[in-house]
Amino acid sequence: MADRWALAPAEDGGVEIAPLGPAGLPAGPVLREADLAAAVRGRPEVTRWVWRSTSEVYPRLLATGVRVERCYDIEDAETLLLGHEGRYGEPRSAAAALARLRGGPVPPDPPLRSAEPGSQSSLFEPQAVHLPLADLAEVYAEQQRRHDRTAHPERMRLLTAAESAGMLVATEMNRSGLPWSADVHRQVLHELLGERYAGGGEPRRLAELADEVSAAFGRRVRPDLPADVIKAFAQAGIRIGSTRRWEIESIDHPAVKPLIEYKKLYRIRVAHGWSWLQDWVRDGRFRPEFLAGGTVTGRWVTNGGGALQIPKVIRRAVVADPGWRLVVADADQMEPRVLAAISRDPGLMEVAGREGDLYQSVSDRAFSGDRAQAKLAVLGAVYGQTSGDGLKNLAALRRRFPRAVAYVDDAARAGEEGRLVRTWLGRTCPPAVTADDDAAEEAGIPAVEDEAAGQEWVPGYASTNARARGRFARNFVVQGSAADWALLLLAALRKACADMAAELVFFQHDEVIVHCPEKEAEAVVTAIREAADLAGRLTFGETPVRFPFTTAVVECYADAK
DNA sequence: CGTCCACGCGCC
DNA sequence: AAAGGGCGCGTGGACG
Repeated sequence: MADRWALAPAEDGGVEIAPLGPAGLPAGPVLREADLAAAVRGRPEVTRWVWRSTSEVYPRLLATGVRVERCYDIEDAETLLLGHEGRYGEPRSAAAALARLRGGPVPPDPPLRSAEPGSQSSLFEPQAVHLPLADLAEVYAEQQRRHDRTAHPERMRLLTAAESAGMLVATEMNRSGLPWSADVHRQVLHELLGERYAGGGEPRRLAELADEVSAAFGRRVRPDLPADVIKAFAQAGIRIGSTRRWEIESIDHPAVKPLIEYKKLYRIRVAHGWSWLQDWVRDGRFRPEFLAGGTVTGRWVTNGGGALQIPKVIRRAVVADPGWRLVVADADQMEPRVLAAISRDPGLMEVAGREGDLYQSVSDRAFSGDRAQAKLAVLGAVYGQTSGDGLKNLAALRRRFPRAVAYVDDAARAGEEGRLVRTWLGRTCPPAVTADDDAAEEAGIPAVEDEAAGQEWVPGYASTNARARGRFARNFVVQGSAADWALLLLAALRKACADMAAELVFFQHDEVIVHCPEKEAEAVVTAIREAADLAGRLTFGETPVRFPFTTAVVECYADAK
């Protein structure tokens, strides 16, 4: 594979490059060049660049207009390989990997840094340890051998390749940004919240609602302070455990209606209000920092700006450039389709082999009619629901789709027992950890108690914490395998758009937005459909399961739903 | 002054 | 219909 080259930026601003041989080691002399972008631009025949960290290299390339076809991110692969090997939490830098390889002292990872609003900073400190190309290649070659030692080497290779592709997409999206009309945004805020008073007071509508809440209680109440609201309800003879909306909603009291309205609008103001606009929108673009593989399940996260939680009403501000369109594509019932593909349940595969409404089909087969109940039951099975109607219908689900339910039940049991579970491609859920494991705690992994070790698993008799781990693992295999598939989809779509003006500008778990000239829109719609099919085949192999998308060609994001 | 945490809620 | 999985983030209050 002479088209695979390694690349290592040097301290002095130059770069080392070398072609790699079949084993992953340099197949020729290491070349030194003064200019990173020129070195890459001058070698269009290279189809995969192997480097330490995409966030170190790729923003610099994009800044000079250089895109690459593929890459291999060594530190990202290290994270996935460590996880697969059950060594989650060990330092994942290339320097640490080299130290493990040579038996030296393993350096801890550099500390994380959060982004400033509007900055283009990467997650890791810029002074992260550089490795000479020869060392980097040594780590890479060993990683190739570690792929071979996994249960499904071809899947693991696909996973690390897909994650690297995701990092290219994320970096490109960080650069392009999401088209955003500040004028429309301000107009929406004005319609919802009313005028802003000078001097930093609440906008008119919020002030009015706060007054209505106070009037209903007969005393001054700050609706944004949960403790104050709980006290006010208590004085009115109503005891509540929290001020969460679902708990407040059912209460019969005149303060409830304005209170809920206040909370909704307050949320908009603090999370996506005028100061958000000031901080995050520049030159007609919202530029959050997308981080591919930011979670253990493989879902992406964004750093700053709350890009994955844009309220529906605010989406009116996402507006295509003049003459351009947004192609908004949403995968239909992604999670049950993924469950069908990974469990190979015959009944569910048959249902998921059609493009129609999957929940209606499940309902027709299992519950004679009610689509909403079918959806609840399926999601309940995936999330590990413990009570309610979903549980009642779970029994029917189990009868009709036994292998599918058994698949997530097995994952839940493994999680409760502290064993590893993996996605279809081999992304691995962290094992049970002790309560003082900071890295796992940070990642939200429920801790295991000491006394749980060695106990036999009995359904329904696990400790609260063990059950939480079970639900985590149960969800992990589906959500994570869905993330695997979504990465392959993004990679295929990116490739299809490479020769167009079209740009991927947004990605949210099962939804992608492409910004393109109006005349390219139909080609993009086709590309999405083809990418979905290709991703399904690549990820899960031969499967009857289909992955249809709902696509809309719009000028405004809000018009897509 | 800063850091940390619970809360609550937006999205999937 | 019920409160189960994954996140980010602004706020207020506790604490140092």
